[in-house]
Amino acid sequence: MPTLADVARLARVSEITASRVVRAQGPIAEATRLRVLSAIAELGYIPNRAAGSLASAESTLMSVLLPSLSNIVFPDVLRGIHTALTETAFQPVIGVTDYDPLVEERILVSFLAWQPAAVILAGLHHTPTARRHLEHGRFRVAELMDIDGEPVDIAVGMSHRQAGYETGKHLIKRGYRRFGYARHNISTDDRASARYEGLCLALKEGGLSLIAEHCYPGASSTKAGREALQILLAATPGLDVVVFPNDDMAMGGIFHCMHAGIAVKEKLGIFGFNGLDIGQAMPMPLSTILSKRFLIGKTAAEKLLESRERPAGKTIIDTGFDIIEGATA
Amino acid sequence: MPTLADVARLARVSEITASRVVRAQGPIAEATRLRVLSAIAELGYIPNRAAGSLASAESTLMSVLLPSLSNIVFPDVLRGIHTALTETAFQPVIGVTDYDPLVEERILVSFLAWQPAAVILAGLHHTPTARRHLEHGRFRVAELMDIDGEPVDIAVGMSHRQAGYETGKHLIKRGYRRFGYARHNISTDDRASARYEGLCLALKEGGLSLIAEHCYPGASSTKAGREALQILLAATPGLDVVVFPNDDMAMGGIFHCMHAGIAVKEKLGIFGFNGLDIGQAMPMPLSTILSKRFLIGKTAAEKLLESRERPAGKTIIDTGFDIIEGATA
DNA sequence: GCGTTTTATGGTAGCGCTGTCATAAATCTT
DNA sequence: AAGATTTATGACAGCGCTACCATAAAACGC
Repeated sequence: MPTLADVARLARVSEITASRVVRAQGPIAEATRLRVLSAIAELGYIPNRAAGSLASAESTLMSVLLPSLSNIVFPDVLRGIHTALTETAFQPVIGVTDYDPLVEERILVSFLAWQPAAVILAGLHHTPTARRHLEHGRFRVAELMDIDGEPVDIAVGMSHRQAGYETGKHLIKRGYRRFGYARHNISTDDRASARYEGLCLALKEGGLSLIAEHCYPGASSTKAGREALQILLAATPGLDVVVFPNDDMAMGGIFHCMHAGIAVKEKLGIFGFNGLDIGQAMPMPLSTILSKRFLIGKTAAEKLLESRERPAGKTIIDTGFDIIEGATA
Repeated sequence: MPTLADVARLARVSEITASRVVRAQGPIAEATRLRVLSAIAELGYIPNRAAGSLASAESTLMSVLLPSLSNIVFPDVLRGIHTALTETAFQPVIGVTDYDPLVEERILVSFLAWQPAAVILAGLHHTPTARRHLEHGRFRVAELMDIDGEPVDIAVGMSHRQAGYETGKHLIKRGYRRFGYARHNISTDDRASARYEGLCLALKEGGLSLIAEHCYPGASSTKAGREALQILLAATPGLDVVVFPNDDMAMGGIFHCMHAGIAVKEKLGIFGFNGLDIGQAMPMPLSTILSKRFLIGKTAAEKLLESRERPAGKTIIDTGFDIIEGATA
């Protein structure tokens, strides 16, 4: 493998000059630049980033820790991040935490070994050790999805509590009174919990409360939603609306209604969260809340690139959410 | 930041001994090991992987180049890869090529700067430059999804040509005769093209051919499928089955039928590809082919970890596919 | 009990690059 | 035209770790 020294020799310049050409840094005479560039091309030189990172004590890697890849939500965020990083020198290294803060901590530490330029993670809740690393590290930090709390550096997302609250207000305004809720078993999905709390608060303010709940004993999925709704309705007849923690489960709910001949919206309202494309492409578009996942990822990565140094103050960016009225509630 | 030298000093051993403890490599007396470990804990030492990679000329990074993150297919593959890498020291660095071989080449080169232990990419078709890098590099290479061709090192996937062929045979056996096909505009989706060819071959062998095609002028999506089917049926009445390049579009097709009051299966068969969960959770499960995306990712990563050195022979692993009869064709 | 193997540890050099400081050449002031 | 500034380049050290080789101590064989 050719090294920078080989390039420098061929171009008849010093290593450091060749290095400057590679990094497009510092003043370089155009003729010299061209000579170095042609030497690079001739040798097929590829810079060694490990050496570069070691020498400069900083890398072009950006650590991305996501809770899951099982539904499209986090890939959407990742897509946003990747979009912002295209055309920059930064590269995302990804880890999946399975919604487990201890796994998050373990992966974070292993990522720090690369001296990343920035760390992106989901949520504001981390282990004390992880939080300590994040606070004391010489890198930027973005905490995504959630803004209900105090970030280490930057938070980009929306208030899930408020989304839950608005959901409740919206459904009450639409005339629904007998609320059910179908959850899944990921108790560490803080954001789903925050939406749940917001929903309960809105109901309480309206003199109502959830009259039925069912927790599906497994991860979130369309099938989970379908089965959960079936059980919920069997146990508590007379519900007029069921709120789901996300669109996947809500679509399962709709599928159950289609199967069981229940008139969605008239007889039973169905409300989700996320605003996935597929729910909106249905003949009866899902009533839900649009979370701006791509935007969250993109905005976060862009913000992180603005400055290498962590500024004094913390930044909170609210990407907001939209209620999609849809046709199911 | 504490370095290995600090750890060594505190544990009263040489740097190299401390290094061996960190890497769990070579014979170390238990007492020494414990002393080093406690020094590491006390100092909060985090190894510097850039230095390690530079010294050993190999990294724990695995480059993963995916065509897209826009539907769940590649995240599923990534999830499989990640699952195989959990509990190992390897970390995936990801890049998205947008189905563009030139973008793939550019990202590949930037990834090679990290001296990755392995490179994972999709498909067997790359630019000549990319192919040269892959062939001459000192790393393992896995080419995923497709096995209709000659891999550089390992290929893991299925024969898309055969999947298309089986689709045709299956639908002919079911009595369908008047075939339509709805495509999307990503002409570089080699695998969709291979399935298309296989389908045409099966039709030809049955004395049939596609009597209608429509290309949606945009990327694949549920909405694309819905609109494509509408146009297809308007232009060519009398179709009795429409094959879609994937489940997302096929579900759009079903949604169009629901909306237009067309009896799916009896009046019009709908066939997809991928076997996504959501299609199977519908009241009328989608007839499709199950591609084993998670398995492909997991198998590939596991195979790559078996040996650092590229073996003499090439490995092709056929993960196969299942026809899901479903209720829509 | 003396050579032989195994186990445990260390010294040294160097991986390929970039930061720092120095210097030379070109350009600008007045 | 002499000094001040800007532009362009280089020498050198060292980032933190591991490969390589050497060595010492313990265990083994007959």
